[in-house]
Amino acid sequence: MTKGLDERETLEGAHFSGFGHDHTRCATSALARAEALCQERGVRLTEIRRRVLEVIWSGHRPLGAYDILATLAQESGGKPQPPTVYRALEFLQEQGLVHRVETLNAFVGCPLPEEHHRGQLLLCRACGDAAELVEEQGLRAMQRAAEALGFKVEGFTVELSGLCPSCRRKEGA
Amino acid sequence: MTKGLDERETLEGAHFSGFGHDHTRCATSALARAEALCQERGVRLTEIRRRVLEVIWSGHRPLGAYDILATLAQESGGKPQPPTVYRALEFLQEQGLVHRVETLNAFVGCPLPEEHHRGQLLLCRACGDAAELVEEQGLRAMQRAAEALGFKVEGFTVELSGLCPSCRRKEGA
DNA sequence: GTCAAATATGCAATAGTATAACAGTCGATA
DNA sequence: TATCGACTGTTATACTATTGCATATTTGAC
Repeated sequence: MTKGLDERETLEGAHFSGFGHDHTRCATSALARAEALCQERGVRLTEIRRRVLEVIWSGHRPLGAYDILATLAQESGGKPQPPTVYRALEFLQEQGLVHRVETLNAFVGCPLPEEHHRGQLLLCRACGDAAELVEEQGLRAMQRAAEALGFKVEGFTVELSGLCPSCRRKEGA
Repeated sequence: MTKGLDERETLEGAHFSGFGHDHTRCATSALARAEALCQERGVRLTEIRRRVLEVIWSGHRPLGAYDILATLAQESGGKPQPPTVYRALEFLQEQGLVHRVETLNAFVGCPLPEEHHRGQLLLCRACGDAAELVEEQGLRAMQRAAEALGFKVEGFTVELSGLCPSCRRKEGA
């Protein structure tokens, strides 16, 4: 539970890879937590799934399936085909370990896989990095409005594009 | 201005094509308003752009670019190629006459092109119909939360999936 | 341990979505 | 009517994702 809180701080604060961000530590932590989570749930984080997740966590920038494929092809070990990567991504999404970014046809690691959440993605148009926001009030307001029209809400996709803190500084915006 | 209000009612009430919905009238109105709007703005709603918009307004279900293409190919008149359709869609989006549905790779008519708005799409997973919701409070809440992290919000993509009123009834949900 | 069932991966082909590049045409305006 | 800019046609290709089937690996029951 304290872990959840720690992660939430990461999520809200240092998540855009900026000055204070030790990404090696960040990625290592994400991988370790994925291992633990899969263990806990009795699902298998196989070699290929782990490799895909590692590539995704090489940064905070959403990667396309074929970017991932290309990276894996350079590594030693098998050179997987598209279906293999898509199947791995499907598994990782089911486990909440990665999110699909609809506006980019790309995939990004989820920093908070331990908790089910309905997150919003913040996408920097300058550097391409993504961060995740959890803001329930706004979602609830929209859900209420939709239900008031008789629509039963089952899932949310919320993506905000703009400028991350460091790119904002660079652009003087 | 009264027109804006009328449309807002359409938007919020009868927009999912249900019992009380006269779609012929709905589509005709959308086309007429598109004509007027383009006239007003001094941009050209050319033949092909109008045909694409007509196809889109044949219903409230988002259509893929290639669905549109196939429909146009059956009509008399030229049989356009993909770039032609995509260019028409680009124009229609710029004018706010259609929205792209990111989660479906598809396009749907905007019922309220006269006003700039940051809308949310409601997508029925059963019948495929889409409706539009304008709920500013929730958006503002999310924007505030994002800006509090130093992120400058420039654009929103919000899509809610679920069941429209009539499909909800059918499923007993 | 061994076998059957379930799960996961490899592989080839193909479907679906979108854009680049360049040529030609049309329309408004001087 | 000459010209410039906007629009469309056409070909080719890039990018994204899935289907179907064969093979391999793991799991659990016996």
